[in-house]
Amino acid sequence: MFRLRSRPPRRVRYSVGIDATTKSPALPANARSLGPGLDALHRRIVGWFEETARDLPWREPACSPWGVLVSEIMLQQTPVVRVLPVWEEWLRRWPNPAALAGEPAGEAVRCWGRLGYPRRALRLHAAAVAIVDGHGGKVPDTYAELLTLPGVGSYTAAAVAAFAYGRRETVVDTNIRRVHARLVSGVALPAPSLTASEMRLAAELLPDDDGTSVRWNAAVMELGALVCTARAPKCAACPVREQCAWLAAGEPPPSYTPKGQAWHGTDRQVRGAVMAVLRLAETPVPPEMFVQEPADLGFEAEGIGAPLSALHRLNSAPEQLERALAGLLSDGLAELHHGGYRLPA
DNA sequence: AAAGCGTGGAG
DNA sequence: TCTCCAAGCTT
Repeated sequence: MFRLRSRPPRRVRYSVGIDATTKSPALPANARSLGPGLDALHRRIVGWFEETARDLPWREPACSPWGVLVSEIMLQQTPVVRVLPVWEEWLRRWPNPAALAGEPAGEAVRCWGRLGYPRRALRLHAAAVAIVDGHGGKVPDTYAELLTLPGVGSYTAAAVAAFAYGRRETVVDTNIRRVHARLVSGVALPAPSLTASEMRLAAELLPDDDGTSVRWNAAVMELGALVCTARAPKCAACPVREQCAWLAAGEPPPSYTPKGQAWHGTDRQVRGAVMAVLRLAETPVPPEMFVQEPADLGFEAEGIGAPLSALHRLNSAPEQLERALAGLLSDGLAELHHGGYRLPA
């Protein structure tokens, strides 16, 4: 019977509001049934990764910590294929934190394009400023320091410390949570939000060796992204299907149905449409232009006709447009200049 | 601590 | 067409 080998007590850092002093109880019973053992599990998944891993520019050894940080922020809730071209453009234009910090935040937002969640661009700019002001222009190399940066939470801090600096960190993202849920816990999906129990499990599964731990983190993430996917997992291609508790249990369905985010008719949709206009606008946009306009919009609409029409097509209530604009102002994604809206200068 | 925050591809 | 969901963070 497989057992986790005992190791000297190690300070385990649990991210997000989890008491780091909590003593570590035994693993769930099914964590002990990983067949050939934890080392073998590490070898299988890391081996699979080294054969199968995608060539991603932020995984190149030559990629700077700044490149890794930018990639991690861009990848929050955003698929790799959409990030790739924007990341390339960002790194060409801003090869280090100081380069970005030297430009207006609005440029970061504009260059963010249609990646979504544009507050991330704002925060990345603020992070660059903080790195220049507080860290001599060098991306910090510890979890604790990274965590203080705007837009950097527990996942991103651990990921940058691990992938940019080779540190042994408990990296837990949505892919890793799902792999652990199936492989070890035997359930179709992880809990709706990250639990202390998941962090404990991830910490227990992490290889002792620094180098192996980094590859393990990347490998489990990749396995979740390519094979152990949320819908229609490709179990036939899984290097650890023989050890999978969920498969062994007969693929029980999820115990809950995640509720999707509303989109049509929401403030978010209006904000998105307004931002699309502002990204293309070269001069401040008067508020009247955001309102449905039957006749011609005049020469001022030059270049922003398409996103403006898209906004008008939403036909949103005036108070909803008001809310969206006010929200963008308070978030710092837009500012008022001579009575018109523009990206922050 | 639950809710808000974009976008587009896949099934 | 419509729903789901993708390397989360912040308040």
